[in-house]
Amino acid sequence: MKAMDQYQIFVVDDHQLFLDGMIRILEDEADFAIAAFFNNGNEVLHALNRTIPDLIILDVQMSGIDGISLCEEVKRRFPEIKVLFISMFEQSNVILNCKTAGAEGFLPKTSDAAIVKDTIRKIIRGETVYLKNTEKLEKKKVIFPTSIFLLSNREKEIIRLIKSGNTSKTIADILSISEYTVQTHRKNIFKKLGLVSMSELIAFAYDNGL
Amino acid sequence: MKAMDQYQIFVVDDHQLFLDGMIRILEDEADFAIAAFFNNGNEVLHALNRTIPDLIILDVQMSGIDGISLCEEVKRRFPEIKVLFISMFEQSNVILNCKTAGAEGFLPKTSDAAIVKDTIRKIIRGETVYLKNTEKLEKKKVIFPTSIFLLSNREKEIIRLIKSGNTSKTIADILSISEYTVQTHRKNIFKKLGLVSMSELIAFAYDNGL
DNA sequence: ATGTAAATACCTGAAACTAGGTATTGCAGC
DNA sequence: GCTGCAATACCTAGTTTCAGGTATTTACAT
Repeated sequence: MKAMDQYQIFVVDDHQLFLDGMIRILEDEADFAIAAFFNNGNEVLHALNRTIPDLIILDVQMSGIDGISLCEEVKRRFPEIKVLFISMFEQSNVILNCKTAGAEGFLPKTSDAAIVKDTIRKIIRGETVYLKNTEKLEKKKVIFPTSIFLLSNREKEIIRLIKSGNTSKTIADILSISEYTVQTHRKNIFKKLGLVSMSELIAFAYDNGL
Repeated sequence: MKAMDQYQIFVVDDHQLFLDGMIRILEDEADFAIAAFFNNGNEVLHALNRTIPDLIILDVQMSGIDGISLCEEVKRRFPEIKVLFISMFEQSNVILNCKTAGAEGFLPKTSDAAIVKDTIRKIIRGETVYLKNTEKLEKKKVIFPTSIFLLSNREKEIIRLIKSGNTSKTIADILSISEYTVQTHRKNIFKKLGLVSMSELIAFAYDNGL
């Protein structure tokens, strides 16, 4: 079934039906091999200790760790793994966040199977696949800077995890760092942004499309 | 391809990838025939002038006409057509709305292919398929906008105050009630909406424009 | 009148957050 | 070589939230 010349692919989505569908769509193709699939993000990092796929297909919104944080963590540990987001969201800030997290591509779930297959091949060949209008978006962001640029990538990652409802302890587990470190990041975020409570932090996250 | 003893099925979902996946999942089965599929609800009623399927699979949230309204209209004109909802939402009030609209079943998108096939056969045989454990469902994290109607005015007031960064003690002062009462309201809100933390509560407030 | 929902209030223990620190390592820029 | 930032880690003390209860009053509807 699996051969050396096949692309190894991970698929991560908390909708099992979407996974079942993707498996059937991808197994039609001789050059794809689904190395593994997951219905939540937490197990993915562990699985990478055993198998290094060529590409990971991720959803943005998942229970537990969100797709963007997962992408950043994957890229930090294994920069050679390509990441393609397939999400029901199509807002420009979501797409931009995926790009910033280091993903090679973004597709909406309204895409069809042919586009997905095509995009996977492009990304593995080294291309990046985003909707054309992201260039404009990035220029906009430069023209209208906000205090979000005070934050490091790690800090933004932690904000997203807080926003998803994770406690400091859970975040520490997900990122494989100490709970103390997470608390330090929190304090630094508060200081940089002039916040005093979690509610203000989450308000900031929403207002800035994190 | 199509035979008289096959069940004629319509599939309606605005995520083309979900459609592509469902087509492959269902075409594995000899007793199913996908009579037609649609990525929005508007064309469905028109198509019913030419073909009357045994069952229609619907998403709740779609662009154009939403799934529940479509279900009501289908049932009004063709009460013999069975309807199965497959949705990313799992809130009990959403399921209840589907039931009220006359649907024979509801499945979350976290279900797997085997469950879907099984459910389709049950429904066509005349059974109805709803999840029994709606209490557990309410603990899930996905929030549906109409959940807000579960809340009393006082509860919404307290959510707004929490969102503004107030602690239970401050809210108690503002409303001239006991801090214990605020905590009770908080717990009731969590229970009604299936939340477990303040961050989720604030996320809810944002998503619902509170 | 009986049941249900809303709003109120109290108690406790455990978990999580907030705020004040200190401190080391590594890396990029001047 | 020095500076500054990012990321890491630890400590303590105090505050707040979270989860399990119980319980009373008012009010509205079947």
